[in-house]
Amino acid sequence: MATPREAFIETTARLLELQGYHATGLNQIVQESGAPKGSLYYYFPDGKEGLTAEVIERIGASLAGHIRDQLAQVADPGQAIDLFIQQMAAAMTASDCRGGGPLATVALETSASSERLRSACRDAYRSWQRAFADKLEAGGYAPERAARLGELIIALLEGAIILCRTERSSAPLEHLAEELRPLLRRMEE
Amino acid sequence: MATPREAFIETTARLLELQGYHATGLNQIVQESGAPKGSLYYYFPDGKEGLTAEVIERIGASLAGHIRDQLAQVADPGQAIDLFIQQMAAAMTASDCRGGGPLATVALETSASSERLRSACRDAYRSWQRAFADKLEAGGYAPERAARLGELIIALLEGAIILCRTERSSAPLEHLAEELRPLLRRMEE
DNA sequence: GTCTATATGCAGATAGAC
DNA sequence: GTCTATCTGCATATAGAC
Repeated sequence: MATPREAFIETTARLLELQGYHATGLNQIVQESGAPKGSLYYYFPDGKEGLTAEVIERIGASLAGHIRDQLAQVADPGQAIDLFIQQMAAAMTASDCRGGGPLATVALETSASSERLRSACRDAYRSWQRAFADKLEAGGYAPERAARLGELIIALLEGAIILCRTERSSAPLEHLAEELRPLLRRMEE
Repeated sequence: MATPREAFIETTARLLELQGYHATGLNQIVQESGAPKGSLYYYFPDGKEGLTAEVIERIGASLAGHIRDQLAQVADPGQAIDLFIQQMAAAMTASDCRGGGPLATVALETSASSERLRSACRDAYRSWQRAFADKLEAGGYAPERAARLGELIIALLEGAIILCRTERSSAPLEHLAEELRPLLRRMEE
């Protein structure tokens, strides 16, 4: 964390994933980032909303890249997606079922109250959906089918994350991987 | 809304769905409920958390009953679930994509910070999952398959709701209904 | 049962010195 | 760029009269 600006962004990203938007205060962000308190409004003149908007964009781009990297490691789309979900389940366990889905809480909290944050979340979700869809297309799926399945996969992942957090168990994600496995095989035919 | 107690519960249920937990203040609840301000802590000595816990239980039981009622109107489980999701999509449109998923936001906001609210949400989700699973079992699915598919359906619905709210469109729910249709047919065989 | 008044704390945001 | 001090407002919760 070189500059205070980066420190704010990285700390905010972590806190938003764990606590959501309204439960995360600027005081906590300043404190945990270790950045100078007086510089927050210098780097983010729009305050909390502006800072959050940039964090959402970062998370969106970062995770989209991560998805593409992971999916590129296995040729078959079905197997690649299967493996990706298994890794998400492992990460869920590692975070004691408190992390995962870095935007889900913020998206639900702000979609009705801030147009700026809603559209930022929307763009992030679209980029993740496209990452999956591109992999499926490269594996031979028709573009329209690939886009549909990409949307379905994002919905499944986000929903499974809600269940994992409320159950405090990674089982829903693991079940999801199992259920999707034969499904993506069958659709290849 | 006869008693102040009921007024608090119903108003809180509505606000939690639209705004989530941390964005909903007791002052707003009192004001919009029309109930006497001085009686909130009389009926809910545990304050906001106690009130919210009871609201979650109510929403859980109420929606579980609604799911069972709706699914009972069509004999075939696949068709019944298909119709149910289409009605959810219609309700999503009617609420201008601000409603639907009455617990999703609260579940994510509180699962890491309140054991009481987390377990209340968990029980609600389980009851909904069971409502779908029972319908599938009655339609001939093996109990283990029915339970798995029930979990899958809940995850899909909750995830689709997140996408609908961020996209401000009911399309994700409508797509979900279309994609699930052939899937539940195929699984019957 | 319901009231008003208030305690206490923290939220986001700003002003002006340095 | 960063500081301290502070403004304004609302949050949950409580006390004590009626």
